[in-house]
Amino acid sequence: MYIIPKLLKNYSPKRFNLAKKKKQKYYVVWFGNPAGIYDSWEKCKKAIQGISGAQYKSFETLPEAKIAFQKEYVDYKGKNTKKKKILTSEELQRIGEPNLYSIAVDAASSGNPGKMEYRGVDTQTHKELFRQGPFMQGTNNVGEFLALVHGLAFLKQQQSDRMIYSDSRIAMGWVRRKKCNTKLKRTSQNKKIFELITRAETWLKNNTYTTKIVKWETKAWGEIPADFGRK
RNA sequence: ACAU
DNA sequence: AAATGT
Ligand SMILES: [Mn+2]
Ligand SMILES: [Mn+2]
Repeated sequence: MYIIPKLLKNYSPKRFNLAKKKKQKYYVVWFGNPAGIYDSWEKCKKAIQGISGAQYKSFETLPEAKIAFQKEYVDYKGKNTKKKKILTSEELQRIGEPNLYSIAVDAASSGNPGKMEYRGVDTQTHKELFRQGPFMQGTNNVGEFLALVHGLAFLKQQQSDRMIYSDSRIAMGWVRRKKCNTKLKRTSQNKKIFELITRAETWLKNNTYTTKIVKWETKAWGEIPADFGRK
């Protein structure tokens, strides 16, 4: 099915009332207790918990799920219901190669929210330049944001004109607007993170920089060099 | 939808 | 499989 680029560009979850609601999914459990079709991950989880070798998969619609339930798990196991987009050689050519005169930053979180950390490396050598955390109850996006601002401050302090790569569109947007728009709830455990956010936003508003912030093209180049390699 |  | 975000 074709999707018009203009509509794609204007895509907004809010317009489809998906902003706050989780997308409805249906979960087929072929081997569980009991097998069946469930309309929430919570219910599905109960049916597979403690079942070694449980067989289950999510579907976007109930009709899809009903058909799948009457078929075999092996017909769906490992099937890319997710579109793992492969770039055409034209796209690869247009993207080109990364500029190695740069640093790369990335964040990782065990759980999201969860135990979050971030670091920056030399894109060329992968040598670690800075690393912070882990911090309790952070989000992936906050980590990517803090990493980017840390990188900006690092390069300014070094008087370096290298550019910075990030794979996070969210963090790049927040830095551009000098505003971390996280929805993360404050807790007693993540005070430090919110202090760092405030400190980062303050840095952005009180400092100038000419550093180019560039999207790391993961599909073309593989994982960003700063990646923690846990996926 | 896209990026994590 | 989940969640974080525009
Ligand atoms: Mn990342
Ligand atoms: Mn990563």
